[in-house]
Amino acid sequence: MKTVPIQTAKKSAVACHNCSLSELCLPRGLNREELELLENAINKTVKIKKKDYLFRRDDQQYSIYAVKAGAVKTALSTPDGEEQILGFYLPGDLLGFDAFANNRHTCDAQALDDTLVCELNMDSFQELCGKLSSMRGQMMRQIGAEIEREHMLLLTLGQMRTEERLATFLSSLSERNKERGFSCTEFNLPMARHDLANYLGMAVETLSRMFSRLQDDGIIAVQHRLIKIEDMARLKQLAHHTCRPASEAR
Amino acid sequence: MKTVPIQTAKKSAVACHNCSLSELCLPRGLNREELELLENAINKTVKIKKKDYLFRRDDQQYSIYAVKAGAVKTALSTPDGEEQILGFYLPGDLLGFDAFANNRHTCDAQALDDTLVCELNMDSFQELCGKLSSMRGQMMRQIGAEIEREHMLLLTLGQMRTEERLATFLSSLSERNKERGFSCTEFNLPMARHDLANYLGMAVETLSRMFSRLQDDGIIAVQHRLIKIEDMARLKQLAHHTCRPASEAR
DNA sequence: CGTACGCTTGACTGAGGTCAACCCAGGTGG
DNA sequence: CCACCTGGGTTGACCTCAGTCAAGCGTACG
Repeated sequence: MKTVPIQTAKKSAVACHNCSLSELCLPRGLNREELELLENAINKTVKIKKKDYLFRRDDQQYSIYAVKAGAVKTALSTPDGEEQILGFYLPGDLLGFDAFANNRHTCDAQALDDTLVCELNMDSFQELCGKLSSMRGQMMRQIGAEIEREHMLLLTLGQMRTEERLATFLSSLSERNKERGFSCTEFNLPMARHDLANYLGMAVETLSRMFSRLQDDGIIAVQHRLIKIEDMARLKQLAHHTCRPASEAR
Repeated sequence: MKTVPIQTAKKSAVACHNCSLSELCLPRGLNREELELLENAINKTVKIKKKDYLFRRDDQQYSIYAVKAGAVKTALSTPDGEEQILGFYLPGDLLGFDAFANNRHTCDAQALDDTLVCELNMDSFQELCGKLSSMRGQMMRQIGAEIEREHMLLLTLGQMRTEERLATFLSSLSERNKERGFSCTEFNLPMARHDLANYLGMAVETLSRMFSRLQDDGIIAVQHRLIKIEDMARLKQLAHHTCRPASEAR
């Protein structure tokens, strides 16, 4: 539970142009020259251990981060110790846009597992956005995607019943796995029940019951964190409120 | 219920440097020269009538809008006719950032009342962001504020009980009125019960009951859309989950 | 003037929260 | 290596908050 325990390993950094995630990440759409500028600006190997914080609300420095391996959650916490988890970030995802408003992060980001990220500090980021229109474009797309994702979550929390919320989540996680070249029918949840329940705005017990229900109905098979989707059609049907066709969802 | 019925009145446009909202809006922090570039790029008098749409999901053209008078709601709607209202925009507020991801809006924006907005089309916007770092900065601040606002709403929907949700909303609306130089203890709701209930993720009947409850407890006085806050301290206490001190909230 | 719509209130119901017990896996120390 | 402990997860019993259904009221509008 340390505050910001960032270790930097100088060696073994994977360059963007060799990174398997470059199509999901900031480099997308940059030419060779632009890519070089970006590469020089980022710190490519920030390691944080499970449960450590990548950043915390009101930290002095702030940056944009790209997850390379592992998983990160962001959360808002209230004076009285409650929290609302805002998102789960997987390899290829960017986070840290919350700091735009006041030059400091407004939520906490904690590793769900031992995690590796790339860091682009805000000054370099600003500079690159001024210089490279392609970089600005890609940045905008990422911010747009983040906003869209949050809109979906608002819809989920505001309109759906608990079973639909879980179905929506699983369906979207399945898509995200597909995008990354993993199986969309069999995968491990990167987070504990506690965190997922909070994210979906329900009690842990309710979440557990909904997992059981989906399993009893033959829609999924659950073994701890391992999920197998047995009947994708019915899962998607439960998540019917979702707006966009799969291909465009994040 | 027309689709995009934008009328442009060439005359009587208020220039940014004369606009009373310039401190909340994009011009903030621009010098005289920069302001002129901005002024030339925006269409200053788009009028839309109550219930008409400012933009709709998947519209061909897309822009950033600043509300000058009136009020606008944005909402996500699902295939099966449900919707989730995402935000209410008052004079001085900017909207339209949702179009960043895919070059088209991903939600609908509808006028709650006869409304006047300024429009900055996306190409000009991109161009200005490239040229002016101050403009980029202000834009980032606005996007950050939007993200922060959505985070607060997620917290509200995910963690609070209905009474707390309403208290949180009223308290935040009170702050927004204060920022605009209006009374923070007595104001009109710009939206119908139906919309507010949807926004806060509850049934209209429940919302109505919560209004009555707050009134019976002597915290507010309600007359249709006119709200008087009688006991601000207790209202804020009910909205205790809120993160930031008032001054920094949007 | 009548109709419709927005809002409120009441009675009932049910989804989901709470409390509690229990189970299981993984880590720790003897 | 085993015994213990702790923390995450599941299940059951119960209760409550909020949704649904229905009626009634006032204002706005054609």
